[in-house]
Amino acid sequence: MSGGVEWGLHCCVVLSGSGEPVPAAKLAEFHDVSPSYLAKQLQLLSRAGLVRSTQGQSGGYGLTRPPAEITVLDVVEAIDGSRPAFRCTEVRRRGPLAAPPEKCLTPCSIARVMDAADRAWRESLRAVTIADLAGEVGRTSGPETLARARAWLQT
Amino acid sequence: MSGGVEWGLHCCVVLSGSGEPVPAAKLAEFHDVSPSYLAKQLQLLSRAGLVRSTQGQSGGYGLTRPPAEITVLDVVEAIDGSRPAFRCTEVRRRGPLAAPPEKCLTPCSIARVMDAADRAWRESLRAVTIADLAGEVGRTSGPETLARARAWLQT
DNA sequence: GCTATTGTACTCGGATACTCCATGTCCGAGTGCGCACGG
DNA sequence: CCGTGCGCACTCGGACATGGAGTATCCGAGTACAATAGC
Repeated sequence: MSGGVEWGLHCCVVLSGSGEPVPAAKLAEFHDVSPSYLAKQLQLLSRAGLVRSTQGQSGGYGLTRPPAEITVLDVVEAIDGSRPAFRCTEVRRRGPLAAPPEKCLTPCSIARVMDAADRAWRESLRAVTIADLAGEVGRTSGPETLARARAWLQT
Repeated sequence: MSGGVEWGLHCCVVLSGSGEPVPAAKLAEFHDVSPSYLAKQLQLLSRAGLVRSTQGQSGGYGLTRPPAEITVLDVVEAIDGSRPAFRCTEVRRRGPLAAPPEKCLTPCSIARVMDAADRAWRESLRAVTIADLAGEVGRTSGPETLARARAWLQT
C-alpha cells in the first residue's frame, strides 16, 4: 500500500471541523513531510471529491462532507486506487489442458476466495469514518489535542 | 499483491493428492508460465515449509502436509511475505506539535484501523484450504478435471 | 467617502526526474537413477 | 546371476539483469485579497 495513504488520513483528521481552508504547505509543515509529495496526495483526494480546494490568498483545502460521512475506505481508494490487489489472469484457460470457455462461466475459485477477502478488508475500512478517528484521537491524546492542532493550522 | 501468488496457489491445487514429486518445469508447462520465475515462487514455498523438494532424476516438488491443512493464507504469506501492507510511520510524533512519548503508549488509531482490516483479510484467507479449492474445481469443472491434470503431470 | 481597477502575492494543478522493488532470467551445486563391469 | 562402482542426466538453489510503479520535485496557470487611483 502506498505510504501516502497515511498522510492523507492524518490530513483528513486535522481538517475535520476546520472551517477555514488550510494550505497544503501548512499541512506538510504540521506533519513534517515533503510538501511537494503531500500536494500530490491532496490532489488525489480532490479528484475523488473528498476535499475541495480554493485558490488565492487564504485558500487551501477543506473537507467537502461532514467527517462522519467520509470513511477510511474512501481515502484509501482515492489515493491507492479502487482496483483489487489480486487480479485473476485466467491460468485455467492456458496450457495443454486448458479449460474450454463454456466451463469458465463462473469466476475461478481462487479469484472468488481472493475477492471475498478483499471485500472483508474493504468492509472493515468502510466501517470507520474520519469522525471516528478524530474522536479516538481526543480519547487517547486528550480532548484539547485536536483543538490545538487546528489553532496552529490557522496561524 | 505479487502475481506469483496466483501461480503458487494453482501449483498447490494440482499438487494436492499427487503422490509422486512433480518437477518445476512440468508445472510451468502445464500452466503455460515462465519456468524460471515459477521456480522462484516454488523456492519460496519450499522455504516456508509448504512443499518439499527432492532432487535428482524423478525428483520435483510435493506438498509436505495434507491439502486440508494448508490454508490459502499460508501460500500468500509464503510468497508475498507476512508483513502487513500498512506500516505506521508515527506521524503523530513529528512536526511542531509532536505528541510526547508518554502519550504514545497505545498504537496510533489509524494504525489500529488498518491492522483490524488486515486481520479481517487474513482471517478470510485462513478459512479456505487447498483441499477446499480442489473440491471447488471438481464441482465447477467436473470431477475428472483434477485427475486428468495429475495424470498429465506424471507423464 | 465609495467604487472600480490594477497589481501582487499566494494558492493549486499537472508535467517532470529519480529510486527501489517486483519481475524475469541464467548458470552452478547437488543427487538419485541407470548402466557397465567384475566377481 | 548378483553386487558394486561409476557416469550422467536431471533436479533444485541462489546470484544476476531489467522494467515499471511509487517517490519526490519543480515550475506554470489561476485567483482572491489589498492597495490605489478616480469619481
